Amino acid sequence: MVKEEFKLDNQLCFRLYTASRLLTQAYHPLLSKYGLTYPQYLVLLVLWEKDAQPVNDIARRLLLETNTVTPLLQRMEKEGILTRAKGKKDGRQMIVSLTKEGKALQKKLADVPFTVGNAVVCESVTPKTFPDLFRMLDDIIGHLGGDT
Amino acid sequence: MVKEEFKLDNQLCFRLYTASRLLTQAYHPLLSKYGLTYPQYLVLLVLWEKDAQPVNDIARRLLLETNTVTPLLQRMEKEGILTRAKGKKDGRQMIVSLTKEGKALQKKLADVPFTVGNAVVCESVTPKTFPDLFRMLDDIIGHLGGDT
DNA sequence: TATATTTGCATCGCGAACGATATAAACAGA
DNA sequence: TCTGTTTATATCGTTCGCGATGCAAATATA
Repeated sequence: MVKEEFKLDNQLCFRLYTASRLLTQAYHPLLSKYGLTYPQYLVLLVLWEKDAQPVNDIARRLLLETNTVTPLLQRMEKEGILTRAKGKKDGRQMIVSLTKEGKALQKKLADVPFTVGNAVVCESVTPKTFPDLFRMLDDIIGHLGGDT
Repeated sequence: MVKEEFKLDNQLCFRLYTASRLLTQAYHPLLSKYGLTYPQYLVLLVLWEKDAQPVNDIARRLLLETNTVTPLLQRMEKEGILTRAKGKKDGRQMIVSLTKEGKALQKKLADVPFTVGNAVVCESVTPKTFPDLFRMLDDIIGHLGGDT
């Protein structure tokens, strides 16, 4: 018999990994309709909150490396969702701004949060228990260096 | 102002996605020492529990598609961690078995669950609250088709 | 038995993630 | 000012993750 700590059913990381994948898959049909991927949707969330940000700020907000975000932004630029322009103040920065089309996606995707929100609600995960789950996930993220 | 449901800080999926990535990163230094990735470690967990399984069973256990698992197993085969052999009962199946080296990794990685377990413990995530977190994640996974 | 369908696995293509490295702009100190 | 360092971004290579597709073995049906 394998030791308890090696059993798949006792792994927190496997649960997070699987839950993340499955929930991301729930977004897929809603986003692919507009040629978007889930990470691209995250970039839109960031830019809808605050337009015209340098690559670095977007990457930090998403806790991703710039070498992940740069190609992602390049693809979105090619799709006409955003523009990338050299910073005037600081020539090293690339300022990322939404195009008209990128802004318009907000209305087209208006139902996405609700659709996915409804899909995820189940026995022990409800609006009532969301704060508990959020707190635990935020603690994990903060603890593993997500706040640096 | 952007609507509440579009704020990054209100997204469950982004939290799961980030927590999953960061926790997986915590495994990285421990696994790369032996040339392993986290998904490869998951395959080992499955095979340590039950050796000599067809590709399909491994994929189902990890809730992954076979087109994800097959190349992963091929890489592990090339590393000498496991073998893949056509099934005798059913010629379509590929039976995946651990090599001596694959079995030996269990002892070499004995400290991994504890190291990562200690790393993740924080304010609201402790052995005491693990069951709550596990239940919520399992509900999400089961609800999103993870049991099919 | 001949044919159609299903099943198990593999291949291909693309978009993430990320470590390692490169490049140019900004900055700091002599 | 010249030079070394830091900072912001980009490029490259490898490994997932998965949709789409292909193929061969097994199974069902006529």
